Parts: sequence; C-alpha cells; structure tokens
Amino acid sequence: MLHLYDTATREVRELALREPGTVSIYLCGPTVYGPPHLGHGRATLVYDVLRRYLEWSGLKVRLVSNITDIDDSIINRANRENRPWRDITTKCEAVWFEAMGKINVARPTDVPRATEYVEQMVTMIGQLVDMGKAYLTDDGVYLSVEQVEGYGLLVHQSLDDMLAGGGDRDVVGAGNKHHPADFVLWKLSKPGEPAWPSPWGEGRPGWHSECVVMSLDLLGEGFDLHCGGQDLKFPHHENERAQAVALGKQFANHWMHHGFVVDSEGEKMSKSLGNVDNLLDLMEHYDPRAYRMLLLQSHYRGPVTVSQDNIDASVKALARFDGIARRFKTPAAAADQGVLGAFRTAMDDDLNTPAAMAVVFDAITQANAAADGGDMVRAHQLVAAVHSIAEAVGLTFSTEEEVPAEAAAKAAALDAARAAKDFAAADALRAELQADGWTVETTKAGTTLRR
RNA sequence: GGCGACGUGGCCGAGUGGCUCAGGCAACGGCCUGCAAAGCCGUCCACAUGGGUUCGAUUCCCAUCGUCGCCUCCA
Repeated sequence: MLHLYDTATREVRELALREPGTVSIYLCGPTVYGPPHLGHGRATLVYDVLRRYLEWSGLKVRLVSNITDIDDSIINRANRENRPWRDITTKCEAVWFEAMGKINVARPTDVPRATEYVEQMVTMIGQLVDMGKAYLTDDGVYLSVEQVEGYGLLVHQSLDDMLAGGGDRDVVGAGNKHHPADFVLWKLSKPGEPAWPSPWGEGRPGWHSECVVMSLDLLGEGFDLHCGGQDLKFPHHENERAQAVALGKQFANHWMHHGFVVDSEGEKMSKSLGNVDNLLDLMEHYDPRAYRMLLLQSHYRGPVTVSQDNIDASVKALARFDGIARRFKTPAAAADQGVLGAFRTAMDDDLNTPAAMAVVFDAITQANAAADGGDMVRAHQLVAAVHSIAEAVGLTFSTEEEVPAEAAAKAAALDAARAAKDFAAADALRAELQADGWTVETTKAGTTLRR
C-alpha cells in the first residue's frame, strides 16, 4: 500500500483509507484569472500521476479539485480591463482545461466552483459566528484562531512564534481583528464588486472558506488526503483546517505538499517575480509529454528547475522510451511481474517516481537486449510491463509520425539508392532529410523517419 | 527573529553505515551498419567543508559555509 509523507506528522506513513478500496482526495484548484503557469502544471501533473497510479492499483479514486472563481485577483483584473468578472472566469476556466488536456491530466472526478457554494459557505460561517468562534467587524467576518485547538499544526509553529516572525509586515485588517492571525471568512463588498447576500451584509467568501466547505460537502468528514503546493500549507490549508476544527469536524487524515518550480537561479517561480512562462507556451514549443517526464524524474517534494537543458534531456529520454513502442508494436505477452513489483515498491515509497522511472528504463534496456539476443518472449514480457507502467503514470507513446509526401518520397529514393549501392546519393538524401529536422533510420527493412 | 528543506559525478537526479556506490542526458571506446541512426556492451565522472561516533560514513551526530522556502497574493 502507498506510503506518503504527511506534512502534519512529518513522517512517511501509510495512506489510510477511510473506506477500503476507495480513496478520497481534495486538491486545491486554480484561481481562474490568468493562464496556467508552470507551477500549476506541476501541481496537476503530480496529482494526476498519484491518481492514475492509485487507479492502476485497482482503487477507486474520488478526486475533487475546485475552481476558485471568486477572488480579489479576478476582481482586480476585471476592473483593470473594464470587463465583467464572469467573462474572465469562464474564459480562464476553458483555457485551464484546454491546457490540462494537452498535458494529459485527467479531469478530476468533481470540479466544484466557489460560486456554486456561496450559500453553503454562508451557512457554515453563520455556525461559526453562532458558536462564538467567528466575529463581525466593519469589513467582514473573521475566525478567531485562538479558539482553534492546535492552530499551526501544518506549519509546526506556535501562534506566538508566527507573530514574532512577522517583522515589518502590515497585518491585513489589523484595525479590525481581535488577533493578528485571525483571517477573513466573509468580506463585505464595496459598491460595484461581486456580492452575495448574507446575514452580515452583501459580500463574498474568503478563499479559505471555499475549500473547506467544498471538500467536506463532496468528500465528507475525515477524507483521506488533502494536497497542494507547499505554499498552500500556510495560511490556506492551516486555515481550512482551522475552520473544520472550530466546527468540531474531522478534516483531512493526511496532508501532501509538493515542491516548487524554480528558475535557473533556484528561486521560486512566482507570479510576482514576473519570470513565468505559461504552460501553454511550453506545450507549444516542446513535446507535451516532456514536462511530465521531467517531473517523473524528480521527486515531488523537491524543487524542480524547468530549464532548456532539463526539458531537452526529457525530450531525449522520451525518444528512448518511444523506441520500444516502435520496435515492439503490440506486446503479446503477460507483463513481467518482477518489473511491476519493483515499480510498485518505488511508488509506494512516498511516490518515488525517479526510482520508478529507473525501473522503466532498466526494463527498456533489458527488453532491447533480449530482442537483440533473439529472446522475443522475454522482450515482450518486459515491454508489456513498460506499457502497463506508462499507463500508471500517464505517459503515452508516440509512434507513428505523419510524414509529408515530400519527405516520404525522399525516403523512398534513399532506399532505392541504397539498393543500387549508390551510397553517395543515399547519403545526400539523408543529409537533406536530417537538415529538415528528421531523425533518419535506414535499416534492412527500409528507411523510417521521425521528428 | 521563528519554522522548514537542501547541498551527490559535465548536467539532471534517486539512494545507501561496508556488499554490485540507481536511472536519464552528454562524452568516449567497441559490436552492429556500405557509412550513419537506432539498439546492445563497456569506459569516464560523486557524495559542500571541518570535526565526532564507528572496525568502517557519502549515509548517523555536531559545527561551519552556502542555497532555497514559509511566517496572512501564490501550485
């Protein structure tokens, strides 16, 4: 069974299932106000691999990932561009799923939108107010973190230490809050801002309230796993949990956080740094599978550098990977159990995908070696295992390339020249094709081209 | 100031108290090939620094240096 590092307990431990055979996962989704960046790509790819692996293992996965379509960033952009905010959110959501499709990230089983949950959020906030755990101020409703048992579980820091570290930062809503760490549940709206009715006045929910309501509604109390980027650990996840705890509800049983995408200087790639390449750009310029391969060859908890060199290396690795799919069309054998077992061992150990990929590449080498040695049965067993693993991690094979008529004609001419032993002509044709970007393989069976 | 992560070979990147010191990319040699490519075989290049524990440390402990993240925008 899968063991994962749990941020709350700071140890790798078994992912316990509330209901045998079914895994319930909540992943904080995007705020739809701009194109998805590389960080979003990593987040979705990491958990797509997790989800596929669990399904491949025979488990039923319920993966809920929300769309945050109420947020200050959205309102700001709407004001800046003088257009309706819903226009932005619907467009961005469409772009989001388009990008997800390109990187082969399966759509979550549930995609709730914040706008569809406002009433439930108001109800929940009302309960917190009634319980005396939340209070109304001039600009909204806040949760009183001092009344939350174990606040700071995920950051492993006491409330006092958090405050001591604040430095010169401005405390948001300082004048209104009872305690500097209290956070907003309901923001009263200013004229012209999107607004929903509430007992405290028109306004909109705070970000942290969205996810707690949606996750508990769709997955129920004590769901198995809550995941997201390390930057969501605090305050977002801490505050989601705080609300659940304040309500007296069981929240996530296990917390998983992945590392950042960094630039070549090793700094976090963040929107505020302005060094962000968006995900669609990356897909346009490189094999869309390259990013997944790059991430699979890194551990999910560490930082990943997305650089020219790294992407190039991943593209090359994919070529080797595709090589066996070209060589062995349909593996007509049962998958090698040793390879699958080694793969499972790696994955179950905190999703050690780099080790898992090492298993795959070893199997590829062995399969090629077996075939070179004439043992096709063995080769096919290994290839079948590679195909199975590819499915488990969401990698597809690229085999047949569309070859334009002109290039195909040159390839045919090349074969004819070789048959006639006119090697000078053959070499010239090959050079032309290579100049056009083709990888040319001339074999006894004829010339094949691929990009 | 508090909390945390990390420093592995030309690059990326797992892992381990000693045994065979993953894997990918690159380079070099060989086989194969008309020559290449692909594939296979082999070579090369390691564990930030200084102490300590130990029969033995890249792996454990301490210190130092360095990098990065979080401490209410953020995947």
